[in-house]
Amino acid sequence: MASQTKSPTLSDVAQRAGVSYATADRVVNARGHVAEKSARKVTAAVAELGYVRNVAAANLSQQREYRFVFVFPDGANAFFARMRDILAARQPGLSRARTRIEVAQVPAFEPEALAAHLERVAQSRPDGVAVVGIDSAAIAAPLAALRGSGVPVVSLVSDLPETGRNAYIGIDNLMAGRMAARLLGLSHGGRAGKALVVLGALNARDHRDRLAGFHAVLRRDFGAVAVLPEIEGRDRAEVVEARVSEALARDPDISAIYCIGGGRRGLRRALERHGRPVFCIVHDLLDHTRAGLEEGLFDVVLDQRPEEEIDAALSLMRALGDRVPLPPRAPLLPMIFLRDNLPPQP
Amino acid sequence: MASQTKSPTLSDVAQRAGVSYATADRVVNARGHVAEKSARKVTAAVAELGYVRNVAAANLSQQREYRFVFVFPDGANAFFARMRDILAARQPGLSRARTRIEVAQVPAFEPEALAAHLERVAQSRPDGVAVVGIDSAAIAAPLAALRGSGVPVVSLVSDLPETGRNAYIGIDNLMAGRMAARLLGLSHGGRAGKALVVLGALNARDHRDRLAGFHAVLRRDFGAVAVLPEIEGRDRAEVVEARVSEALARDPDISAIYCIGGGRRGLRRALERHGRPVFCIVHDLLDHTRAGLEEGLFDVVLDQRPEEEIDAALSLMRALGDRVPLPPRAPLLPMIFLRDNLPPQP
DNA sequence: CATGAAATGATAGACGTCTATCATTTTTCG
DNA sequence: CGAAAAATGATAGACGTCTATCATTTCATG
Repeated sequence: MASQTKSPTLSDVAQRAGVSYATADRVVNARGHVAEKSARKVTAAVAELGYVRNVAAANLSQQREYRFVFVFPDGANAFFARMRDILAARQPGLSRARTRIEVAQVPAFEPEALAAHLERVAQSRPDGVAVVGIDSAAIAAPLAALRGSGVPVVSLVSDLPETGRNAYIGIDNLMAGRMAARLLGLSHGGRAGKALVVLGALNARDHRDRLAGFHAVLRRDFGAVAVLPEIEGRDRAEVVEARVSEALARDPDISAIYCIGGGRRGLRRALERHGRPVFCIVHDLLDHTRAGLEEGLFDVVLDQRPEEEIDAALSLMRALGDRVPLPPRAPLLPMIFLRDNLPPQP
Repeated sequence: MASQTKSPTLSDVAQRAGVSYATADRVVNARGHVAEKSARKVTAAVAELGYVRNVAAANLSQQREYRFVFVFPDGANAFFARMRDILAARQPGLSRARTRIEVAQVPAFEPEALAAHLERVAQSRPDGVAVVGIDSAAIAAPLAALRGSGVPVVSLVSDLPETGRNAYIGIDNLMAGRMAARLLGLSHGGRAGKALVVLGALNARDHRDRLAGFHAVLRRDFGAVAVLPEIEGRDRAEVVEARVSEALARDPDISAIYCIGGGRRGLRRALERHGRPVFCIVHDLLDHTRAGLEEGLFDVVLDQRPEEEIDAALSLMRALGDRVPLPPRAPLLPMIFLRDNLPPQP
């Protein structure tokens, strides 16, 4: 049993394969100009010795730097503001790892604007792109262009069509919708009720999925609770406030609200004004949703833990850039926040 | 405004400070033999230029390798088996990062055994130790010895006294206990009941904390639910099974069980035999607790997400070894699993 | 001022990979 | 067979840090 002291270098591989360092290098870095026979010898030697290229040395020699672009919907949406804060907090560690982050903002729910921006991003040849997906044929082309030129693309928070990205990083939104339904149903304890759903827009896949999961469980297990036609709030507080107030005024039987997207500040104001208690589930633990929970206006906050989404996106893009096998990641699960398990305020 | 193209090297620092590379090196690596005046000049230059040492280059030049030791309680406890599985799954990435992991097992809940083992671990001069804490004066000395020789120590899952470790990585067990009480209380919907608590041992701080949080919320918010004297099950299935069966037989009013520690297999068997439904909260999502949830024997599983604990422990020990500022980490929060939000089975 | 001690400077080599260049060998095929 | 094309080999230098050694300068002290 040979002592496992040190891992083999590319020189060791070359020697074992009976070729020169230069040829071994041509093979492992896919530079071409190598006879198939030599290539086979080298790959065999790599396998036999268990060679793994030393990424640190490689990046050192190349003075490799990374530039990752995050494309977020703009507007006042507090969730994406939080995402930006998290990125800012990661800054020191990132610059130590020679990684630069750029955050781009494009109008929310507008596929053409996103498509146009993705094209511009592709021009700048970044080392990775994380984008909050929209379901639209308009963005297929720019995504294909990006990926065609070897830029890793990950969809964040809301998925893109599978062909458009290397990976999706975010919670299972169907599951989130099911959880909301279960909690909302339980809160009714068998009594009848009417549930109002507020979402941003139906071309956001995360919103659509949450809605679908919500409907599925409510219909199956809580038939006594009816679901009203959903309100599209475009993630804008004024819109949400106006339309929810109107709905509450019109239908006094509304017993619960599931707020799938943004505009939660508006929801909070509408509830405050309304007076009568309504069981309310919202997404994303943020300053004002936390406050709503503590005040009793909101009953449940489902959180997707954006820190972990950011970290997952970063480490994934890094791994893709380093040409290293992807690290294992437990699936990201929505977190249930009630009054009792709020994390300490930072 | 100078172009920020590349980050300064130690040579740049030396030049700026007006000293030789050797002196700058002596300062930043704390080798001594430097006049205070020179040291000041160097630290000033470091600050002015924003120098951060290139860890990749440093580790490359030193052929630095890491050896981390995890000390787990032994026995059949499925949770720690899961921890070991997770470590095994991290193996490829770890060996790429030149990191070796050793897992040691010591008898559960026995401070002397743990102390003895920690001494042996200290002998082997590892680069970091992660240990599941026990509250006992017996382990203070070996911990002090470890930390005295510069070995980072992190407490995992259950905390040690603050002086004994560099950091605690695990959930807030008081919070976990409070969450259990809230869910258990809600399940009673105002009706009276009796809650049975099963724990491993009271010298495990995590168990003690969960118990305390549980009592606090139940007493405060759910006075109708009485708490019976707790059972010590030593995390052993036979013990738990026997004592829970006995308790259920003796007191027909038991309406809920909170199982704080291990031996959950025994609990499951006892419940199966018992027949009458009892609201049951257990910790840790594992094969059999998941099964219990799906079968309806368990109602809630509180999970501490061991993957994240392992990852946090590894990255923390790494950062300490690399002498790099600690990366920000969101606090680890207990996860509530119900039937609807089970992650896909791998 | 002389002497020994302490501080400082200078520098070479190693770590593993990548880039680049040029020389040499082998293969292909008209 | 001969010429062009393709493949291969050899090797030097760079990346930033650490280790080590030795020479030189500065300082404290009697």
